[in-house]
Amino acid sequence: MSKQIQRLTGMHDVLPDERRYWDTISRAAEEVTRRFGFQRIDTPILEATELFARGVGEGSDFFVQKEMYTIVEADGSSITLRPEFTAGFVRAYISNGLHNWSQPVKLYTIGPSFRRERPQAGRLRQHSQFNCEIMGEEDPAADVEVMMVAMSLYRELGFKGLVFQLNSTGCPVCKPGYIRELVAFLDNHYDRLADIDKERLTKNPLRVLDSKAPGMEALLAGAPHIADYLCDDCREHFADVRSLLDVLGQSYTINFRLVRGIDYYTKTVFEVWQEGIGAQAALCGGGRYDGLSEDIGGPPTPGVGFGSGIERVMLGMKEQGIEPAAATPLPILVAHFGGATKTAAVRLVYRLRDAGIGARLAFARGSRSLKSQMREADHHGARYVLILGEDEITRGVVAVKPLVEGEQQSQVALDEIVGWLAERITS
RNA sequence: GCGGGUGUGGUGUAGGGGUUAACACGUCUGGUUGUGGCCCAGAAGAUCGUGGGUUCAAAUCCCACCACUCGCCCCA
Repeated sequence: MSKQIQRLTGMHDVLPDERRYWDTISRAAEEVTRRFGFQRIDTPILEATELFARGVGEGSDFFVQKEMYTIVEADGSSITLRPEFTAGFVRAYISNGLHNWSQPVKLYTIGPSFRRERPQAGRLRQHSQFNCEIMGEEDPAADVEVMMVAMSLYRELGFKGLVFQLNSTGCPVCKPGYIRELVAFLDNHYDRLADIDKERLTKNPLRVLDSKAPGMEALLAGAPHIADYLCDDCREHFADVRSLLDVLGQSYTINFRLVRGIDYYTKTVFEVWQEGIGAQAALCGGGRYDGLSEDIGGPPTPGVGFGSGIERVMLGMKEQGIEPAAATPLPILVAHFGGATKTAAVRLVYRLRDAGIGARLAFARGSRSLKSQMREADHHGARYVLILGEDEITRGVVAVKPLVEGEQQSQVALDEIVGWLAERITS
């Protein structure tokens, strides 16, 4: 006996019932991006390892080894299952010469990405993401545009009470100065830091702002705010973003503790939070990454975008009681009694399908009770059962049994059944 | 990598050392000769996560491992 093969840790099967959420989300995403003028792009799931090992920066090389799915090929080259989308986007932008298109270029995609981490609520090893980016544009209105794509998506889906978190993380000009100030402040309160935060202080001090350790709330309230250290360019950009959001009536919370772990972010960073979906409360996260293109060997190109995890949005929908559209049932089931009737049934089913009418064939080796075929039809929500028995065949008709109330059973000539049904079935 | 919780038919649960592991839902088949839902009857389906140990006896107690789950770390 072979051992049963089980699902890999952190990998989920999406069964039809769950899949309805996925469909609803991706349809909404497509609708919103259409209104905003974004075009779809699909980049490979596998990329050269250095693409990801590079763009993410020094402070966060931990996951490079530990959390990426990396394969070393026979020729020694190293390739990696994408752990994020932005780097691949930018690579595609460069590889395909999109910088020669009329700028900016507005793109989106939906697909899987992979991180080898411990699963928890809203965090899987394979997760799907809706990603949306604007390349080649410095205008703060572009920052606002991607934010509004996200907010419009959630609004379209029916979300309520989301919290829009906004911050500026500065740029290579002003960020280092801020970090120095922050480190100085934290050093002064070193004994009040948790062990983990002491460690972060040396490795990636900005992350201390994100600390969940008890007592940090109070301590960090007195910490320097980045807003006070931004250079003129960054300050102006941040102010423009905020005033545009004000113009649009889009509320937001300035959260100076909002830091994204990856170094490539410049200026704008934002997240949208929903309470109640676990410790991972962000439905999406994104920001501006003006230096990323150069980091991976491309021309200097500003960019701004965000990613939103489908599974997390799904959790959010469940939490808020948002129901996805029900699957549309197949309207017809064709029943038969075996032998010659089955041949006729098979022929009929394909005639219907060719005519664009959804039809299910009652499978059976030999004959099968009509009762059981009726039950199958009912189970799948069919509207009509087309019954083909010996009688019908000899008379060249089909018995039409409606499963919805108020309609009478009737007989229709086999030659006319397609037209007869087409008149009655909308789908 | 670390910590908490949980593992009993497909799903949700009951049972907490003693012979055929219970219930509900679901599935399937019947309730006369070719007609669904409701109802009724019946059936299939579980080596009680895996492996060790204690015991005359383990689903039940102990240990380990594994998986799931929640959280930490990290967060693209």
